[in-house]
Amino acid sequence: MATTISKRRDKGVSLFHALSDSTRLEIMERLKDGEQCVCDLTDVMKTAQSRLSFHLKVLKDAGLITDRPEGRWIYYSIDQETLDELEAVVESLRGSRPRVGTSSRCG
Amino acid sequence: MATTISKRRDKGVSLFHALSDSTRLEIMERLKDGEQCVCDLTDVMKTAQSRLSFHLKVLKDAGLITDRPEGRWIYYSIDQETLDELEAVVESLRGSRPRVGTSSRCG
DNA sequence: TCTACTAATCAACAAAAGTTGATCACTTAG
DNA sequence: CTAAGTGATCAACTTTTGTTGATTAGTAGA
Repeated sequence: MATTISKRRDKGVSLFHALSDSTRLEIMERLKDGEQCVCDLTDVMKTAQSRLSFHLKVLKDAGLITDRPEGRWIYYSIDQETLDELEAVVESLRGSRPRVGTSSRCG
Repeated sequence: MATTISKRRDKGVSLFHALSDSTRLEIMERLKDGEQCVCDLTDVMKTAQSRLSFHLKVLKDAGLITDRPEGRWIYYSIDQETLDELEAVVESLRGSRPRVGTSSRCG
């Protein structure tokens, strides 16, 4: 059985992994002021459609973006709740009050 | 020449990449309440020393941790300033005020 | 000095991620 | 219906990451 700690860690890993790529970070930047359809992104980012589709899927699987089909287009936008989760994970990396050199078995 | 935007993006990519691994996230969790030497981590995480050393290097290269040699041990701890940078990058993913369906060339 | 211990580094391998071009499914316009 | 446009998916391939076991460098103690 997975612990709460390790589930939280897995969530963090999947969020960080999704953002650990230049193309995906650029997509996030382009979406942050509003939704965009894939063709807009393909145009402006000057990249292959299958490549963009791959990266959009990674972001979507991580929950960072959502899609909204409309006619023959699909509009992507940022999921604010997942961004909140991301912030919480980052915040959780801060120690409550750092201690120095305690309880080392070495030395 | 690289733009300010793309340099910021590269910084984000390197931070996110460093955190996109379960072992490395566990290291960060174990360091967040104070510094630890490699032998402590090896003991408690029950993993090969070379493997741990590899992951410590990734975190260190990203600036997330620093090392302090003392005698025959090396103590690692979290770099709080880099954590601040990480938080800033995450914050930068939030749009100032999201707009909907603007200026699409499609449709 | 010799030995034990800590931790980095290396080479060889394994696994995961990203790229490319093609194809497929679906929608809309003619 | 047919043709064109949008975007997902697939297979083959390349590149990047991560793992393992061995070696190396440095320190401390006998």
